[in-house]
Formats: sequence, C-alpha cells, structure tokens
Amino acid sequence: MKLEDAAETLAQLGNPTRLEVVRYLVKSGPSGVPVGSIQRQLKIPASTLTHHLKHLKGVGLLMQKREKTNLWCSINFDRLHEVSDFLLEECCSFSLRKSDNAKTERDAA
Amino acid sequence: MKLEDAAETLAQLGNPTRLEVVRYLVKSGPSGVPVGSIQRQLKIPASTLTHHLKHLKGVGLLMQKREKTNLWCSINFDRLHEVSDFLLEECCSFSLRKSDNAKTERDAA
DNA sequence: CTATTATTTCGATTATACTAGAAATATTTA
DNA sequence: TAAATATTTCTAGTATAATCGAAATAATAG
Repeated sequence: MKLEDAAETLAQLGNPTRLEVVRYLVKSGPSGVPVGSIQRQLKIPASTLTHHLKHLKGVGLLMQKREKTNLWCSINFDRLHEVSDFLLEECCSFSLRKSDNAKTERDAA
Repeated sequence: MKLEDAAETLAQLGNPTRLEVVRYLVKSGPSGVPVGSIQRQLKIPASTLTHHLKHLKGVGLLMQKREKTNLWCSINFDRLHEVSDFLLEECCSFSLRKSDNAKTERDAA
C-alpha cells in the first residue's frame, strides 16, 4: 500500500462521525445495512451521512449495493486490514533488525 | 480505547507528511532520532516539522527526550498497536458471531 | 562572551473539511 | 397517477489544518 493512499484512508477514518459509521458497519458484518438504518441508529442527518459515506467509498472502505429502494452498505474488511498492516509494517519485526539503528544515529551526531 | 481518541489519533496519522515521519520513526526503532535528522532525511522545513511533531506528541504517538542540544524522537509502539487494534476490534472474530446480523437486518426492513 | 547548531514561536496565506437544512430525485406500492 | 419512503444534491456558514519564511530562543563549545 502506498503511503499516500494509506494517509488518505487514515484521514477518512480520523473523523469521529465516520469512525462511528465504520465501527457500526464492522459490527454489522459482511451482509451490511441500509443507509437509512445507519442514519436512524447513529442519529446522523441524512445529508451528513451521505457525505461521509461518499468519503468512505472514495478510499475503498465502503461497498454498496442496491436492493429495491435500499442501498446496502458494508465494510471492505480487506481494505481495513491493509491500512492496519501499513501501520505495523515494520514495527513488529523490529527487534530482529536493531543494527539498522547505527546508520540513523551516525547521521544525527 | 475510546472512539474519540481513536479518531483523533487516526486523523493525525492521516496527514501524508506526518505519516512519513511516523514511518521513519518506526524504522528508526526504540532508540529514536533527533528532530534535525528527520528534517534533513525527509526534507521537511523545520517549522513545519515542529508543527507536526507537536500533533503526534499530542495524541501520544511520539515520545521525546533531550540529550544535549538534540531532541530525540521515538515512536510509541504501544500507542500504534492500540489504534490498529481499535480498527480490527470486532472484525476478525466476526465469523463466530454471524447471528448478530439478524437484528440489523430486521431493523432495515 | 561569541559563535554555532538545534529547535520553536510567530504570523500570514491558502486550502480544505464538517455540518445540516431545504429541495430534488429515485423507487416502490396502492 | 398519487403517496410514501429512501437517498442525494445544492448551498452556505463555520471552523480547522497545512504550509513555511523570518525571527526568536535554547544549549553547547571555544
């Protein structure tokens, strides 16, 4: 995952309203929920919700499909994993590569 | 981790310049690097960098300690794990709890 | 004390995001 | 066609963030 994409995705997750939506979608699972349900459950004005859903869709975190008048929303779990993986990409294997520090500290002196 | 805190932390990670700094700090490991090294390596103007470091420190992602004239920066790995855990909190155990869907879909009808 | 290096504060510009009401646009059902 | 429900677009106010040059402030070394 490219840094720019990760940043953009994290930025979208960084809005409390959107993060609440994401949490709700995660709990709702792969089958998803209609826009209206999110709106009523989380008490978010319709226009505000649409706005945020557009953002989430824009970074690939949200998948949607129509069924009758309802637009069903579900989270893209893969995408969520990608961004979380980006954050921890190099940090866990760290203890195995301590020698990398030398370079950095040399520059600092 | 509270949703508000997670959102704020994610928002800070959501800026490309800051995410680049974070990635650099992660790679640099627990010993950290001085502000000036970050500045030179990533070519970020000093005042801009200070501004971003303040943000990262504000959400607890950054730890700093002085040594002579240098201010050493290192990432708070625990904090990074916390926020990544928040994202995946409920999504992985999902397949074990599919029955939760019924409630959601009932509301939607 | 002076010079040097490191970091921060100040100030100003510019851009972008959040929010939500009102109106518009589907889509289905009667 | 009309009524009902679902979702989106439009619009606009308000707020907050990103950026960086110049000047100011440490902190040390000579």
